[in-house]
Amino acid sequence: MSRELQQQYNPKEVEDKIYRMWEKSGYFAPEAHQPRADNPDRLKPKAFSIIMPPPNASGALHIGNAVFVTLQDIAVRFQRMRGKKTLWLPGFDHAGFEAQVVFDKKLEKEGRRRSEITKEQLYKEMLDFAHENKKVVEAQLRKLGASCDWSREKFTLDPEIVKIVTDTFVKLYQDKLLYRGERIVNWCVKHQTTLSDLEIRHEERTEPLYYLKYGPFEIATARPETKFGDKYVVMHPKDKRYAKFKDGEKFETEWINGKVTATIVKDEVIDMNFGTGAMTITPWHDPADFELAERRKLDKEPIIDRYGRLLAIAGEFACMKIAEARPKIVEKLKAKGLLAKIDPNYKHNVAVCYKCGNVVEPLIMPQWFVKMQPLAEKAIRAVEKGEIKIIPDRYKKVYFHWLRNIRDWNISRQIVWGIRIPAWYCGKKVFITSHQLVRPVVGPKVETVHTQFADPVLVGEKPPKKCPDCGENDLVQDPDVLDTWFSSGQWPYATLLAGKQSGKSEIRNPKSEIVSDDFKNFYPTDLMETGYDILFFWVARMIMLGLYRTGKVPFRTVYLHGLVRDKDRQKMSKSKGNVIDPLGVAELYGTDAVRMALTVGNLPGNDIIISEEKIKGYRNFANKIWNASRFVLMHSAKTKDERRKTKVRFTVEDKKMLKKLNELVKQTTKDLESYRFHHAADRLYHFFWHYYADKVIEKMKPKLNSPEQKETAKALLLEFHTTLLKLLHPFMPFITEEIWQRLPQKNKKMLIVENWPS
RNA sequence: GGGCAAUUAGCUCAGUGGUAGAGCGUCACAUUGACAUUGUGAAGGCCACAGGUUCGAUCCCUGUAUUGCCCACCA
Repeated sequence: MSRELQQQYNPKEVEDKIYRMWEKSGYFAPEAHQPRADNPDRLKPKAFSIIMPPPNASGALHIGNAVFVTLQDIAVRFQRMRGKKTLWLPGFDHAGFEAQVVFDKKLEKEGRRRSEITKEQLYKEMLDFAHENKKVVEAQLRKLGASCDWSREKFTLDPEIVKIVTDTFVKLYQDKLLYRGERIVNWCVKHQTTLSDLEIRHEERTEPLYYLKYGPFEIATARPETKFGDKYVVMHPKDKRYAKFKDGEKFETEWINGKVTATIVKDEVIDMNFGTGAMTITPWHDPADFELAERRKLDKEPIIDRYGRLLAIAGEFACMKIAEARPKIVEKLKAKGLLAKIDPNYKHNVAVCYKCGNVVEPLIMPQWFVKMQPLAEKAIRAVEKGEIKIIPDRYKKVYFHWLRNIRDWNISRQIVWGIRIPAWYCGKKVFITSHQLVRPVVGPKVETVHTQFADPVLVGEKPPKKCPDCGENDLVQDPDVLDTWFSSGQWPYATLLAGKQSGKSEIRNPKSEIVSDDFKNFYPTDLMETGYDILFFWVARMIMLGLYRTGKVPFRTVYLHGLVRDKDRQKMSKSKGNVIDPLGVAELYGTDAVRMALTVGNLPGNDIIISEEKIKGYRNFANKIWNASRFVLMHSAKTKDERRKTKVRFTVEDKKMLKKLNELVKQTTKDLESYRFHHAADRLYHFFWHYYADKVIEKMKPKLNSPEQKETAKALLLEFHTTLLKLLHPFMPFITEEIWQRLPQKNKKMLIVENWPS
């Protein structure tokens, strides 16, 4: 056997081999690692747990995923080496709507259409697709060195998880925190589903603003195609221009398709300074108008259908798409003398689907909503009281602001890919599912959309035998699925409750008995590490649902990392072609180098700039470590003779150096305890290269030739070397473990479970 | 419209109430020595601007500018 190392570090020969060794050792699981006898924590090993943000099962890992893998793996390896029972639980998200969009593209490529496939078939194909993808991502996580416990891996569509998720739905319903209501929702005309408020983007557009004559008033609108049914004209009660009009007063006026009876409404929501200070309202297609109509109990009428086509009320324009109808309507208004003027440069924001960019049509629909305010209040308090710490601190403000202004959450989606809503309806009653379209019939007879829907006869895990009201056996399950964030929002407790050791996976109320060992041992988890871009989508909802379901916060610390950008500060995207594939660069320069590049300069809440140059820099660092190790190994072959001849006696200068090393240990430990990963990594880099390699090793070189000083020099180098390998291990696990395995000490363990220096 | 952050060397970023730091890049020199994926050294900065607090401000306060981001139902 040869301990000779090659001149250069070759990660390809090392990484897979080392990962297999770790995985085989079982040390990724919390129960496998027994702290050594000399570890002060051995009598009461505390737990440390992180639930991995589940990557989408619909695509490969991107560089942003590599950031979370790196930071979480650093935290986990550090705590494991400190002797804690450490659990890092991996999992995958079915990613409902996102995955549907990905799959649609795949179908398109194959020349197939979603409408040609039955829902059951589509679901099955997507499930297969997800399972295939999962395998790819699992391999990628291994390649990045993730020391997570694969035996506990979960998927959001695992039956145990689904059970917990739907239990929460039922419980929320019973607690009256969940309701089915006809409210205005964001409807994506292209994707034929509703979207939550977070899934829409606002885009600034410059469009004409039309001033129309409405009886004695002039009203402004950017959307004349919605105005057919307008029968209320609203103004501020203090507006002197309209002082002579009274609230509730009616008048008749000529409108687009003939005469209408209009009612005057005086309300303070009106901004007197906008346009003419008077407006008509369209409650069916505008959230603000909807709110006003609800509050003042005004009639609402649909104008546009779910395909973005005009309904019967539009008369000659019925069945036209908005874009086609708008200019024609304006023309008619002009011809009838109802068009006062056009402001061609009206700048305003329109809501668009965050995936396809198409304008979102606000519509009134029967949907499921979670009543957020009571949940939000508790979530606010938990952070106020410091039960959850947010890093960086400034995101607290953002978090509070969102929760204090929260609106009810629409959690039903009209897609097949997801967890079905556990609600059943009586087949006899009128029931129009939210995805069924009532299309206007072209011709003289045109129908309007039906809006009736039945109340669910049962919300529960299983359908009832028959309708409790009429005895009908034909019960229909709600065709919709849950917003994917409704399940991922329960991820911390769902994954732990569904833990392999638990026989049951049910908690009946917040105060109920804890039923799984994993839940008992690891909940609340210690750290939730994720990107700041999903603070609302995910973090806030996990806190709300976690508090609701378990009575406890789901995690103690939230660490928010930034987005990865290229060296020109551009967001990485496929269309820009500036995407760095984490696995590709790991293959080229080694995983350890990529991990360091993703850690140094990565401050919480700040975006991180990464370039291939930076990764190369840390590839060089890996090589530096490698060669310093070669040097130390070259001089560590001791013969009995040598050892007998000389004694280890540190000089004053040696002790100074060792003191510096000890300071490094303390600082690194402190930084890792407080999640200052970037600091620790940067300091280690400098210390290793510019102190240990440049100064300490250089100073020892002449001593290694002196018979008297030889052993002392060797001992000093070995002390430095082993300590530094341990400190570097969380950041650069592969190279440090590989070298560790080649060190000559006897009875050594794997570095992954070595004791953290103190 | 509201909020947040940033502004330090050519680039990416640390940092501290007491004469400014690193990496990369640049330039010069070194070379079979653990490592050229190297070493030694050098050049390079009114720490955005204007006020204030202070014996002293890059750091604390106020304002301004520029940039980036988030939130938002003015038709």
